[in-house]
Amino acid sequence: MSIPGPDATPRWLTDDQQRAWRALLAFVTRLDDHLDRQLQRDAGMPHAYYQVLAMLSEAPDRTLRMSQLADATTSSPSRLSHAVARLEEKGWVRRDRHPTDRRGALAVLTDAGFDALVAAAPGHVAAVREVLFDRLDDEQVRSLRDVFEALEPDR
Amino acid sequence: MSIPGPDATPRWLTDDQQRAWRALLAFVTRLDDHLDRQLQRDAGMPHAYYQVLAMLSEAPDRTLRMSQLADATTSSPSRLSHAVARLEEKGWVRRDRHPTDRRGALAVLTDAGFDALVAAAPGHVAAVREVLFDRLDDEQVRSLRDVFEALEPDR
DNA sequence: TCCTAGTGGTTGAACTCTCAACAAGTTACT
DNA sequence: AGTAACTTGTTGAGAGTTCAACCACTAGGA
Repeated sequence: MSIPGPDATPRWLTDDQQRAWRALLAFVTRLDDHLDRQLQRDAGMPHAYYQVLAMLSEAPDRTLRMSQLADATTSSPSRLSHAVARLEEKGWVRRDRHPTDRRGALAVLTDAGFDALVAAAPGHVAAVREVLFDRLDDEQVRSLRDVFEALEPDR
Repeated sequence: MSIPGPDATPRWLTDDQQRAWRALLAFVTRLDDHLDRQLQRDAGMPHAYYQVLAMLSEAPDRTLRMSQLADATTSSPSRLSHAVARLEEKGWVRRDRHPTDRRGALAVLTDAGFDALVAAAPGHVAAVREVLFDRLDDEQVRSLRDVFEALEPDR
């Protein structure tokens, strides 16, 4: 796209914003590809599914309500529902009924699911380091943390 | 995942890294969703296809070899091939043969494709601002630029 | 020239995700 | 109690992406 004049109708991006945007975009694409490929190859699951297992593993009783799990993994209800269905087939997650709210469903990490997560974790962490943290010094990591924590959604 | 002891086999993440990682992950998921949804709704194309049109629009003669276009959009050959096939159906991109290397294919942005891009751009830029730049001050944008430019792949 | 290795690009099947529609249950109001 | 509005979660079809296999062409030697 050619850049419109300074008073063009849509507010465009400043030079810094433009550069930040392009670099960010290229990075996140590579990031997604890298993580998905590594996990799919070495652990038989996409990154989104790994996140589901990881969040469940941290929850009390390794159990979370679907809506909370969706929130924790930043995923839509539909996406999560499909994901849990798939993870159930693999025997890594089980669905229970919510004890009081009968609309609700609880996702529970099985022992097999926990084992799969433990097996997948080292390779995944290595991939994260490789693509991100091994290329940044401490100050850059702090900047990154500050910026993205500032971008966390208003609750 | 519970965090293993300081000398556990896989090098884990420091606290800052952990926080940066979680915040970044949540953000990029929301980012992708937000951009895809806006473009799909308002312009009938996913974000990846917008990027294809955008890169072509900046190229000489609005033409790029498939491999270069794949590189510019950080996409795999396969992804790009499917994408261009779809954009061709819409009449937004055309494929030409490469003049000298007969393996090569050239992707050319059509006038209709350019118009579609121009129509889509303001809404897209607004979405980018909304989810990112409107929430950051100038210094944060500079940090962002510095960090992600540092992460650009070694050529 | 011939042959091998490498490059550029496409294809189809399998898988994930989105969107819209839906079912079931809960809440709030009258 | 009755009912309208909202919440929770699922489903199926359509669309995009991945992976592996493949074809066509080029390059670099014997």
